[in-house]
Amino acid sequence: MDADTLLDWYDVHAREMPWRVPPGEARRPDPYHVWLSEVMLQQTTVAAVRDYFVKFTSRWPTVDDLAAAEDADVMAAWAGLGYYARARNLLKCAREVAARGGFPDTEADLLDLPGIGPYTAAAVAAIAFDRPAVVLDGNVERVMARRHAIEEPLPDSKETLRTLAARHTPQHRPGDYAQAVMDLGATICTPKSPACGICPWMEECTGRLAGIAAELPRKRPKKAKPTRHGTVYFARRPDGAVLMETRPPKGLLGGMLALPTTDWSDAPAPAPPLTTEWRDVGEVRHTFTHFHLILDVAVAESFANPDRGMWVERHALDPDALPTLFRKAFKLGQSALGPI
DNA sequence: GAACCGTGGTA
DNA sequence: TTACCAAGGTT
Repeated sequence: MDADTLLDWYDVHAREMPWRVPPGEARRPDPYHVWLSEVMLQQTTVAAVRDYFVKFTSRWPTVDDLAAAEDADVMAAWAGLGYYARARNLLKCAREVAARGGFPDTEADLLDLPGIGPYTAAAVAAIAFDRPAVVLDGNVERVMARRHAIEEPLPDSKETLRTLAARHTPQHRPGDYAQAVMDLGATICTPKSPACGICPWMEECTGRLAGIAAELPRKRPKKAKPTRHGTVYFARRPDGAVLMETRPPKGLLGGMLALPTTDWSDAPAPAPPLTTEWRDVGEVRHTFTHFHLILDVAVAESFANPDRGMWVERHALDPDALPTLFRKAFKLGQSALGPI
């Protein structure tokens, strides 16, 4: 059977990860660890997640600890990892789970929780609770598309791929199987230049036999990214405090600590956040999911009371608590103004 | 279904 | 430098 071939491969080649219980061990992983890692891994690489996972579980060892955390502390700890709605939903979810006394152990109930969609519900059900849920992520889609030579492009082929994934999912060791397919996709059945020569499924892979494995899954072409412009303000008081603001709770970088900026478009620039002499010291470039951004960096030294935002004392200001865009701007502004 | 939502690594 | 890409969810 296909699944057993893959499980045999996984028993030997499973990658080590801080949230994972190696194959062969009888114990179940902590559902809190499984959930936290799966949320962090949404559209994010294992390498990027590893340190954040260790940081979160050290600081908040249980879901009850996380539920009791301050919003701003969690957002600051998540800073740099991206997709900040995940952090907002992480807290909502932790609080719901704490209130109900633990994680639900079925796919359907997990799906009701904030930030848990079809993939994460299936992954937690399978990995934490050993339920034979059908786990379908980008890896599984790619592996199935190649294994069965599905030439129809995504996302149209998604239901076909789901049906195929369900056909492969075993009743035995479904949690290990789910991680095995994803490991296969991450290490052998990679998006570019797949290592078909060492693949445990090479014999039965019709995509490889047809010589089109590397071209699959086909995808519809993506739209070009527009470039937006604006200005970011770095204002510093003589005592070192910096003018900051918390971004609106929804939307891009929602809920995150940030430097004040204009709108990002071709619209006329709104007034600066305080009345003073601004000096242009350069620009920062940053690319988001669906647009490029170029911000002029304006600096000033001032005592003035801001029209918006708040002065944050130097000792209370950690640039690592900012989204990457603002880390860049902060660094440029700080170096332009020089030491206090 | 499609738009929105980050980041860092890689070719 | 640019474009693509990764263990998706929400609206």
